[in-house]
Amino acid sequence: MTEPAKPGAAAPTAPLKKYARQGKSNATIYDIARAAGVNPSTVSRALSKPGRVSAKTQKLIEDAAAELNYHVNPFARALPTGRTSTLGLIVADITNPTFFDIIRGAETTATAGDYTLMLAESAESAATELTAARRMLATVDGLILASPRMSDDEIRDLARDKPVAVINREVRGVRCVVPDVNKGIGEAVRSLAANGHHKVVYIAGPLPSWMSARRWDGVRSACEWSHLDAVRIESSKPTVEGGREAAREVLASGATAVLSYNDLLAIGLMQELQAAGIEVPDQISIVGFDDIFGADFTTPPLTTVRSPLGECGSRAAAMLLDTLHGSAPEVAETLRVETELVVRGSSGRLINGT
Amino acid sequence: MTEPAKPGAAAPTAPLKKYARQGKSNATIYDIARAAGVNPSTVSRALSKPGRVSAKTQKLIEDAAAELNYHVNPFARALPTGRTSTLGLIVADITNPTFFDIIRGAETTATAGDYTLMLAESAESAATELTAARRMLATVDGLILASPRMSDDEIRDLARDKPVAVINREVRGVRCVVPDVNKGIGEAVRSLAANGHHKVVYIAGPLPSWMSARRWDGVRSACEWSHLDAVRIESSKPTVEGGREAAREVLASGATAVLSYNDLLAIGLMQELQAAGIEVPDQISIVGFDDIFGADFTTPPLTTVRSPLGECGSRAAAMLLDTLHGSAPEVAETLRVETELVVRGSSGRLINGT
DNA sequence: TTGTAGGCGTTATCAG
DNA sequence: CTGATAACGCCTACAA
Repeated sequence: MTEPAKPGAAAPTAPLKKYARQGKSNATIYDIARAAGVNPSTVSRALSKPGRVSAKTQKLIEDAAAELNYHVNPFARALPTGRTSTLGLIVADITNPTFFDIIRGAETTATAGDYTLMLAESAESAATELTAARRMLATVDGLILASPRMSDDEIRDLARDKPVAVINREVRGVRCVVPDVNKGIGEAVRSLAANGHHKVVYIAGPLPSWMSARRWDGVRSACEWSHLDAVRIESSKPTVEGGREAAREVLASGATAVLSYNDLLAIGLMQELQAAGIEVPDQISIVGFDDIFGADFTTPPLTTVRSPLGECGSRAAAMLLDTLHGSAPEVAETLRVETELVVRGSSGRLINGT
Repeated sequence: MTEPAKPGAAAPTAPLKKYARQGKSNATIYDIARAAGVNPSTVSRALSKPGRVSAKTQKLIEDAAAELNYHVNPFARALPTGRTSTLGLIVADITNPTFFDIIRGAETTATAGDYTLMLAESAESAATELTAARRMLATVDGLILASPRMSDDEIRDLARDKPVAVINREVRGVRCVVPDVNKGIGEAVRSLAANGHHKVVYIAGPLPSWMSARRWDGVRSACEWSHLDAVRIESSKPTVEGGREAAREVLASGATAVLSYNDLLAIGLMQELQAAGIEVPDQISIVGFDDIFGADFTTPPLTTVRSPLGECGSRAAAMLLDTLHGSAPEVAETLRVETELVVRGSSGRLINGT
């Protein structure tokens, strides 16, 4: 197909000449103006805002454009307007399936709105998150921050430049979409109480996680309401591995039920407990959070408080789109979406009970 | 904060004036040139290719840039150069966890190379895939196609404009990275044979999937080699649901072992079989493909032929980066990565055996 | 080493 | 309704 690599003539450091200036070969509005016998500016009008040009010239131009296989140059367009048709999304950890649904939701409604999604991750680091955000902000029309780790002020700062939507966290002055944990947690705790549990342990997530704090608050107050003891233990990391590591401490707590910051922790915990010969849910009930992909693959399948992650992503993208289209409430009110308990097999009545 | 929406003066269709021309407020090389007392072109040089400017002015300029909080305008830069620092990735289905490792791999090495990743999905449709690809091609420096559904010619066409890397499919003349299924499948089939199985059934994936065909080829020839019967059945869709639906036909086939196009099918199949009271692996062995996230959540955990998906994504991105940097073989040779059998609990010796 | 000037492809503003 | 013409912000010969 192609010539074998033959050093010499070709400068080895130069970028592949094959793709050198692909702009050269592309038709511009000048080309089509010439072909249609009109002025470039007329072409621009005809192609960007149809209706501001006579039907006749319109057709003339469109035909010429089709003939020349014309495509707008997004950069050239973005330069004067400052608007690309692009939304950015930054997630804390691409590894974490929690974000899968968020990504999917955002991507879907973005492309539905004729926008493209740009993705970046922050590797759970506030610093790289800020860097990524800044970098994206230059290229996108709006930015979605999923479970951001940076400070409120930094987020507000970003939001000053371009529309920003935050998921899984509430930041004053910035549009947010957050799952309202109380309903789901309430259901979970009541269900636990009804099954004869008296003490629950909450396995917390990363300290900087706003959501982890919210969930602990929810657990604590729901337990208070239902007259259950609630204790909190920390996890090393919000992963399956972290869940495994927490097993010992969970056992030591003397609790018969556990709610964990997320499903990954719950799954890891369950694996470790079962490996130690402990029956779930007969001896201990486990409830996760989020209902991620795979939560129902386990045996028993995981009971979990479902966050509508896909909806969160979708809503955040929609918020941005609305703002961009000028139809959006001026006040940055945060949107709450419901959580609900999904009862599966990992929670239930105590057999060896207290 | 802001005034309540008051119709009248403000044109309701206009984009939020708040972000109207954010360019106006941003520092340009002209601003920093003025601040540093040099010419804009010097600033450009200092900021893009360090070393072509005296150390003194360099520092002067950098300080001024920092002071003014300067950031390049990517569009303005892209216009003359034609190069953005962006890679595109198109996946068939964001819903499918198979792609998440690919995404992760690509994203990681892209940002490691100081590129940003743009994501789009094709919803398993060749037509929208082509549209998305075309749209992306205009904005990115290189494009990764993961399990593309469009035709070879269409792909080659795209590759003519910009560097393209294909994952999970081999297209002549285009750089590809494909898992070499034979090693993994060989291991799987030999293991099955050693465990006393005589007939295996392959649950196929989507007809247009190049990979599904490769895998069936591999299964067939490995079975021939090991003197096993191999039959193939189709699936409605390559998902958990599709796996459930295939259960009846699997049973009808009389095979005691199944290899499925992917893990999702395998998991769905296992769930359905178990729900019908069939023991896995005592009565039937199940082997999946890919080793996706969650494959080890099941009971028994899924035996599967692992494709190094993350590596595929990473390698594809690296190929593009190499090409972009001019260091790349002119010939589009395809890169093969190894597959391997991961033995877990869902496969084993027949108990009620033949 | 640094300054000058022209251009990248579009959009936007003004006249006509 | 359409045609000039000036930005948009940066890059890059070319000249000094």
